Amino acid sequence: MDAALRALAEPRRREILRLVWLEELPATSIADHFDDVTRSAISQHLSVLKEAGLVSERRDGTRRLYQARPEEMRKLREFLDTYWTTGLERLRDAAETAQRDKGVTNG
Amino acid sequence: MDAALRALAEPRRREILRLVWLEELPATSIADHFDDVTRSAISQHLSVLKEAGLVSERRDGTRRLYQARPEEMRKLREFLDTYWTTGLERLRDAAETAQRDKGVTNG
DNA sequence: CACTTACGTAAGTAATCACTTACCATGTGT
DNA sequence: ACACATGGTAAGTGATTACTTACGTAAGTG
Repeated sequence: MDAALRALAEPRRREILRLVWLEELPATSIADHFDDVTRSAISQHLSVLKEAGLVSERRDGTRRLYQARPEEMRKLREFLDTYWTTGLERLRDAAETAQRDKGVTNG
Repeated sequence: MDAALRALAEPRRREILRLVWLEELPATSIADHFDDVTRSAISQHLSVLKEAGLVSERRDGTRRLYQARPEEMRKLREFLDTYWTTGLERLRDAAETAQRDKGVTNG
């Protein structure tokens, strides 16, 4: 969920996601949509989106076809709906997380 | 909207937002919830959240009281709902794409 | 006035990010 | 086998980020 939010924070990735929302597209077609960035950069963005589960990848010969995964987006929206208002336990959990991180940063 | 998504990409800021979701809190109280960061860091996070419109700030003597603005969060959710499937924007982009790589993809 | 509390801001730093170029692997058609 | 098209990956770079310490500022209290 963290990965999904980080992925969506980048405008270019949002645009990519919109491109492949309704139809499957090969990486090159997606890259062609952007005149100010290289194919390599788009490939890296696609990796991030895939890692975040926001797009699926399907191989077809030498091409890789990408498409959005609306289910994952729905999960994200549900997360945004419930995260802030879910009981006091979550507040305590947040405090615990903060404490745990304290030890990790030691190095 | 871009600022809101960027703000939410940071876990610490999500925690802050959750803390001030139900009650108004002064900056110090918020900072006290985190053992592993300084008050200064929290103050900077609060600035980002305020810039993004996700929290409101109210002055009370020497204190600054922060609270989440659920309205802005609702806008964000609406954005996430519609952005990918919004006709006009998407059709315009799709048309541009189609012109750019005329029939390059599947046929 | 001095002292304290609350809190933003400046400056600097290490890590991360988005990007580039160069390269490599794989699959298709001749 | 060869050439070509597709596209991921490595390495490096400049910009941004999240953090720190140090300081400044505004409002209360004696």
